[in-house]
Amino acid sequence: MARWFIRMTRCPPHGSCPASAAAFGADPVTVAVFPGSTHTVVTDDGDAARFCTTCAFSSVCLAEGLDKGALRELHMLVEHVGPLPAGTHVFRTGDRFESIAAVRGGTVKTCRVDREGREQVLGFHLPGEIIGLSAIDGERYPRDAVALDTVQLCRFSFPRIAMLARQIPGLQRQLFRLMSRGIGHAERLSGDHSADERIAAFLIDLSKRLQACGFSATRFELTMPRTDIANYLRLAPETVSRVLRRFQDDGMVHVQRREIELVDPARLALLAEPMLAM
Amino acid sequence: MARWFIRMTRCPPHGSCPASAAAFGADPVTVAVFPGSTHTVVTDDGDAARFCTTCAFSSVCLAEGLDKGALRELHMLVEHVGPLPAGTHVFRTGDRFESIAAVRGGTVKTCRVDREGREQVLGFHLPGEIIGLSAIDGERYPRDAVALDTVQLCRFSFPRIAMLARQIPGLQRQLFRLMSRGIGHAERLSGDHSADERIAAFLIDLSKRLQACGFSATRFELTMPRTDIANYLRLAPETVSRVLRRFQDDGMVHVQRREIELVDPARLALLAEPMLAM
DNA sequence: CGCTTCTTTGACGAAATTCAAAGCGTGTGG
DNA sequence: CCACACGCTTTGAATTTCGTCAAAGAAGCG
Repeated sequence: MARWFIRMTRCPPHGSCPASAAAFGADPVTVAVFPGSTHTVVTDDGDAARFCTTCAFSSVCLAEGLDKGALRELHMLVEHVGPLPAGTHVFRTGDRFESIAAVRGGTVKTCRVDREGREQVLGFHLPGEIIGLSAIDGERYPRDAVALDTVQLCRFSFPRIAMLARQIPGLQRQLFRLMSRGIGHAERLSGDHSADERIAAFLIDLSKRLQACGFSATRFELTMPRTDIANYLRLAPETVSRVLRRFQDDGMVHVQRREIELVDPARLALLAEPMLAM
Repeated sequence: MARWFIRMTRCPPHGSCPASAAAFGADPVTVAVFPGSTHTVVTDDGDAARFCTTCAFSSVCLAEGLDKGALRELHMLVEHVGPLPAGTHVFRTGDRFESIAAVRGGTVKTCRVDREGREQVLGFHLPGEIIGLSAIDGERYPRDAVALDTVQLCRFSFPRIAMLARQIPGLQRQLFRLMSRGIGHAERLSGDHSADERIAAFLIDLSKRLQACGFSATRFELTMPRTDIANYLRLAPETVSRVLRRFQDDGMVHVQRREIELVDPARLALLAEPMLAM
């Protein structure tokens, strides 16, 4: 079969990312990126316009007719971070909170680990989405953020963007909106729904978000392992496998390892409806 | 037995609340309070100082040394609403979003109803806590807010408080914090935890929050029916009954209908730990 | 090519839901 | 003041869904 699946990152596989090897030493998995001084800040931005139109801050960053000085300040604020290879920690639970970031490319997983070592996946963040908002209440990040594949970020100092938000009403509104949205998203997951509903909702939600940042809505690659999907949906990995299998037998999807095609998105959406409508 | 249980509201039972009967006509359950013109604004505030010290905005409202003009404006912004009798809708899903509010007295339940009519309880809000934050993203409230007992509110126009937040950095920070906290709270509920853990966590959390607003941490009255507790925790009402029964047999709590005493809070907290620690 | 990691599949078991019904309190009306 | 009805809560028994355990299969990587 030809490789017609579209990767969820615009960056080539991380082996070929020039900065990764140099920046993250022998054990890239353990390198913290945000607060430390070891991160890579890339000033060159070959695809800024195209990325920025899909970013959560696009309405602000690209706004015309606003106070030019403030707008320039916002652009000065952005630090381009990455590419970060898969497995890199963007930040860790307990790290001092300083910045939020927009995902520019790749997928970031946020999760918590309790003291018994059990991991709890809280979200997957695609290009254009913001990470770090839940850290604002408290001095430190309340969870881990890990790159699932090769990731690029736009980092914003939070104190500085908050100060700027006092000058740019649109920016303040956007920050409020993003956080408000975060509450809604977390609540959705907390509903009591069947495994079928959860998995259908996961696929439909992913599909919509991928479409929103310019990828195919029906054919994509899952950048996360089954264990992470299962953990995020509060199911066993085996259950995810079995349900996907059944969805395929019923002609709704076509799955092969991490490559997935939504064959009958309408029927999937119908299944997902009780979860997504809420 | 003497009535040693402390009610969760400072307001007398709603039959004796002077404004309720007049303001909410024959069927108080269906009266929307927020956007309409039928609400009761009480200018008299016999216990302002005592309430305000426990409110989520206390650090802002009571702040000294801030810009006096802005502070006065914030106080001008507050509208006292209520008392609202049990069952009153504070706002409804789809109502135009205009205001957030701090609960002054009583308990407010927030919930959603899907198109099949199934209700999903999303939270219980005690005195000092803020409702309406999840409505900021979108023009309309995404859910219902219902008074569980006699409720009094401090209402703030959101556009105006957001504007004020641009002048009072502490207010903006507080708003950011509250919303950030909301994300964390919703995520806690989404973890996969046993019925025992959920119920223990619910009791401990309630106990802490009641203590935070000046009530007893070990003896209180549940202002919501079992069905609401169960729904909130994503359990069947029967499961809640059974687990509470078992907790009582194990000597951790003493339950009688809606009156509850935490006999062994330490052991309860231990049970709740996996849920609350995250 | 052989290792590791991830995924899939089957059999079994446990936790919680569902269904059914009885108990308890409160408020209403006689 | 008592009887009754309604809603909420509790209890028991059967059922179901999903998780756990065990092991085999597939893909990627050195």
